[in-house]
Amino acid sequence: MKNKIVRIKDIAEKAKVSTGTVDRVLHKRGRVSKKVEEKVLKIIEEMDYEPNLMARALGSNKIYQIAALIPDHEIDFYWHAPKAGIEKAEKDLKQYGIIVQQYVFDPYDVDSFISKANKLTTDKPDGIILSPIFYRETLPFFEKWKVAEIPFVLFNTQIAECEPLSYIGQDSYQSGFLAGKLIHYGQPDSCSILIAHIDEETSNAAHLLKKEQGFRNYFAQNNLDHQYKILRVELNRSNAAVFMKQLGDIIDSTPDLGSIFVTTSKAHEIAKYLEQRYIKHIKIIGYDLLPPNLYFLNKGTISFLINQNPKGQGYWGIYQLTDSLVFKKEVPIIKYLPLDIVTKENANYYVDDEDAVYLDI
Amino acid sequence: MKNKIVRIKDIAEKAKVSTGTVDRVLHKRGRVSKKVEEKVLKIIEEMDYEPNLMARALGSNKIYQIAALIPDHEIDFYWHAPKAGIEKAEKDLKQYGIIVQQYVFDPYDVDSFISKANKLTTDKPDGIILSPIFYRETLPFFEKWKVAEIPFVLFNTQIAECEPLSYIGQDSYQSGFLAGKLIHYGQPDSCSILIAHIDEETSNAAHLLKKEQGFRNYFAQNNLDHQYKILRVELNRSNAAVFMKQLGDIIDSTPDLGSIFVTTSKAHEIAKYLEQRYIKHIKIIGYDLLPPNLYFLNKGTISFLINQNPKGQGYWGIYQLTDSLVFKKEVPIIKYLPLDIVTKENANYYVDDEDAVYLDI
DNA sequence: TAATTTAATGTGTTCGTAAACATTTTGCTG
DNA sequence: CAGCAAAATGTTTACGAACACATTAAATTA
Repeated sequence: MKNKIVRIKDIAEKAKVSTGTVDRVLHKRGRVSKKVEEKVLKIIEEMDYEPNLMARALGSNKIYQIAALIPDHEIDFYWHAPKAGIEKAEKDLKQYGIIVQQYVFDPYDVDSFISKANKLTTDKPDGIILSPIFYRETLPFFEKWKVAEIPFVLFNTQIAECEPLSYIGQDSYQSGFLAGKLIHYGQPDSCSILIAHIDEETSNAAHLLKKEQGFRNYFAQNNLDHQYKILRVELNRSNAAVFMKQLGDIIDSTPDLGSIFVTTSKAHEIAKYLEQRYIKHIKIIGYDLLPPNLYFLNKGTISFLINQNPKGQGYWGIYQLTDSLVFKKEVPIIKYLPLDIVTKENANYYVDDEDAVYLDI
Repeated sequence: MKNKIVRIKDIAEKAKVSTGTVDRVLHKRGRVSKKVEEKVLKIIEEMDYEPNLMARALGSNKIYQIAALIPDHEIDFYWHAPKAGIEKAEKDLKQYGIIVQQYVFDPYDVDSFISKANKLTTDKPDGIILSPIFYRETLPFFEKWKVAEIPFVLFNTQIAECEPLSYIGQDSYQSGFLAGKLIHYGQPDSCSILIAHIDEETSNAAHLLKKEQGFRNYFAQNNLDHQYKILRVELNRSNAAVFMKQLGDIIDSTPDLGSIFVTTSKAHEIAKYLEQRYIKHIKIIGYDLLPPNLYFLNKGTISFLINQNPKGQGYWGIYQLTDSLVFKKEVPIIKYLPLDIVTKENANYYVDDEDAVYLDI
């Protein structure tokens, strides 16, 4: 078993050409006769050549500008984690010539998004990572980037038809389905269940609807429809009084309410409300390990959180772009991160740690 | 903000010495006057020099032999996953000059272990990864390796006092604690619960006892002792008839048995038994995503599996050794992998897939 | 103080690849 | 078939660090 590492030079020797020719074949730079190209390709195949990524990155010695188009974490704290992931990746990958430029927009202001997206586009980066939270407004940019041949990676929100280099995030439908299971498991007896969409317009946020659909389908597929009554509500904290009243009305008018499934990262708002009213029998399941959510998780007010791994999403986005740009690797078009079930007893393994290390197998 | 990457050459210029001198300072090779050394160190600090790991690995061009001392997966399928992780890591890290030599022993035969460990030791590898399932018999080897200055990494089974380069695995106590929570959550009413240790001597497997302790402490700390009656049993499949009889006796004599917590990867044995007897109301929680476990998880016979991520353990072990040997990075002494809660609805994100992606925070 | 050892520092080559540059071969036109 | 452009192929250097080797300066000895 010869384990010797095959180099370009070895291929060149075997093909009786120079390393330059092999290089041209490898990179499809042309200027190689068809006959020679075929021969070299065949030998590359035969010898099972694998490029030395270190030498490649070292030799090419390029700087890759990656643009990150992300919502302002000071406006919505949820975006703090992706930002942290992006920055961690930038730090880890700096040595490969990766530099990330952040374009931060207001997640509640479409114009801000468009403005930043325009600026980004004129800056002509080598790659783009973004969370396309404004569906309609993002589409024309996808076209521009495709024309300019700038690869882009989506995270958090999936838009299948835009043909990104990669999408990184969760399967919203399946996460709703999972939430159904968790509620059913902890609530074997007949009761009412509330789906709460908080602070987001479901009409403009397809992923929330997918979660709801998955959730409902869990009960439907398991023939539990007769056992549970599923309610839904859309709440908005912009008016605190209305928020409280709406929630209170539902709770008061639904005495057998057993669980609440919060489709956004705002489960802590429900938890706060229930605590204030000393309601203890209603179970909450929500998303994301934000500090206020973790607080109520540790108190037991929230039973489970499904981790969307937002930091990992940011990290992986940059990582995939690097794999593609620097190492010319193929990257998976869809990269679903696991649906981590987080509860008080295992939370500390998932919470964001400065020294977090990411690893890909 | 100058983002230029600092090279040894830059340091040398600033310090008005040659790159060789800087190199000697960086590697503490001596032969440098104290005055110069201090100056160079100061400049390294000032300029925030970070070595280019690719250039380093490329330049040194060393082959690192890593020895993996692992149980035979054909005897216990559990070890298939760590082996796969090790092999995946070897493939990924081959380009950094990592070669892994496997020393496979019979997990039920101490002599086999000793023999392979001896062979390994005489081969003088540059690093070692092992799962020290035989506590007493491993201790003298730790001493030998320490004398020979060969770093070793433990996985799966932790031995704190041997001072390994790193331990990779789970917090057994906490995983038992988590199992307690999962059972409690799904079984709010008073009932009996069985802890089942299958196919392993608890006297020789401290981690199983830790799991049991964590499990019991969950109920104790939450003042649930009066509500649940916790039983325990040690079963062994070596005699199938005895196994069935023991299990049957417990089930028959405990009409209010609500859940079974299996501390090993053999939950499927319990599931098989319950199915044969058409018992559906007893919930099972176990460990590890082995095919038979997944089979019963998907059928709903097993409620949850706690994933020990054995493939990740193998992968990480090699990875940590590489970080230490090739890149001279500091590696964490203890690396606890997350306690993944796996159920039918999220299992496919955790099962071993050739292109599996591991992500650690 | 010249000779010689030893400490201190400098220089050049190497790793595998990329890419600029240099040379040779081919094909075509007049 | 000379002349020349274009295509094909070969050669060299650079990337950043490691390390062997070469050189210089300082210290010691005769």
